[in-house]
Amino acid sequence: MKLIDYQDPRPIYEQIAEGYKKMILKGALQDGDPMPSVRSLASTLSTNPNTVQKAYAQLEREGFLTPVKGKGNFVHAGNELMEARKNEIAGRIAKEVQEASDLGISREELFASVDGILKEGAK
Amino acid sequence: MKLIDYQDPRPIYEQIAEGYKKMILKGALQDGDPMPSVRSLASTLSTNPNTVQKAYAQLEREGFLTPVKGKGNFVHAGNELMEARKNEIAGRIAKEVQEASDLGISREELFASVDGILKEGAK
Amino acid sequence: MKLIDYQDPRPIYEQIAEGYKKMILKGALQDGDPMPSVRSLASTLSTNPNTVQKAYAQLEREGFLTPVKGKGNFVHAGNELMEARKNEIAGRIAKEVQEASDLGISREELFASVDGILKEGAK
Amino acid sequence: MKLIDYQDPRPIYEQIAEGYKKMILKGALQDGDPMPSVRSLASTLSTNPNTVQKAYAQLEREGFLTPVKGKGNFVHAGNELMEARKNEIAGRIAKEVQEASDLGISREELFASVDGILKEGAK
DNA sequence: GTGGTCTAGACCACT
DNA sequence: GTGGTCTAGACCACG
Repeated sequence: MKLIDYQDPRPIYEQIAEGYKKMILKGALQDGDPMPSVRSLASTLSTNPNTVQKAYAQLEREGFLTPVKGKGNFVHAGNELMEARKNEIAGRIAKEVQEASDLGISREELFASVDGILKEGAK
Repeated sequence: MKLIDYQDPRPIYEQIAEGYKKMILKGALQDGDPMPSVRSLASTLSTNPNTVQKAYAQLEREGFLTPVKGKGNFVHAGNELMEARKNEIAGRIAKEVQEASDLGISREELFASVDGILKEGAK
Repeated sequence: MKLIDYQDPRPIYEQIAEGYKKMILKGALQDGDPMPSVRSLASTLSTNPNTVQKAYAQLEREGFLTPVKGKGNFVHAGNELMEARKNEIAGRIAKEVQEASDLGISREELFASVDGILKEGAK
Repeated sequence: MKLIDYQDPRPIYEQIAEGYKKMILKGALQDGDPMPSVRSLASTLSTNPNTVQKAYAQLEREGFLTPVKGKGNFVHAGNELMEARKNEIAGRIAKEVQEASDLGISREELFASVDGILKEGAK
């Protein structure tokens, strides 16, 4: 999995955090699994340890990992996190639907377009 | 209508552009209507003329207004724009649905959450 | 007000954040007041801009200030914050009381000691 | 009793020391009782012997145990220790009360919140 | 001018 | 070895 895309306007640390969030939510990383050390991941991604640190700090704040002093960072997976993620995404979609509705586009019309796009992508 | 929200992480010029886009698409501004002059709008919003300039440039790029030398900027409204907007929104939703699906959240489960949020907001 | 104490084991950025939190909660800083710029505060405290940045980032996450791009950071004061703070402190005390109670020290005995210490400090 | 909590931000050696302090003060360990050897405890907790060593050193410094050369470490329990502990806790609470008072939260209001939290925890 | 991100390199406490 | 903090100095977008 590509973690960093320099074309992406988002800051690097956020891309790293996002990437790991997805891995954890998908189950690719399990509860208790050790994260790569800050320094080693930095070297792997050829980025700065501070940048990785910032990503890990964010993941910690959001409850995806817990640092153990002198030992490393460990994954914390839990169903609350998945639930929170679902609501996050649903919230973003709700905002879009709301906007479309303000413009006079009906829910049905919009979802039809969405399905069209998804089918096209599946080709 | 509030055009600028400083809590919003997006740059000011983008918020202004977005605001006018919506007004045009909703029909609040009609084809041919004159836009406020850069300076007057800047003063109304108590923001920097450079910022308004940037917003107008973006609107022009997207076809929402046409500048007339020595006279000012004028609204350009057309059905293509509405269609483009619908596809834009649908595209963003499709991306969200895709992400959710990657996480193992079904289309139905997700839309149920969305409807729940929308109903709550309608209280 | 002294913001930084190098004897304090807590990181500098946390001391800065704590200091401002107190100023805001005490009402010394009002809603909408501008914070000193990252660079200027760094220079005043003879510390590094990055350190101040980290403090401001934490204050932002906790809702005490909102950054405005190109303009600076501004104080956000609200009653929810005071309420949250009260509960935070009460929670810490509750934990101490619980611990004391586990050791067989009664609530009354403990609070008597507390009052004794407070009176002594008031001399 | 769980001695180590990796979520706890305090260093492991301090958590171990704290844990034993409580056991001694509660009377679970009596004066003269032998402490587990550094190596055996390290293995039980699957931690580093250096860490246990550091915990024992701290306990010795605070008078909770006395090392006997060639024999091991032995518990030292005494009423002075309990008294010291009470004052330690009372001191921490006094500091919290002081902070709250600086923020304009009255002693009564604060203790009401504390009692509320304690009652809730007792459910 | 502002905030925000990133790099390079150092230091510390903990295990 | 680990994570965490700090400094110095650079770059960018925004207003």
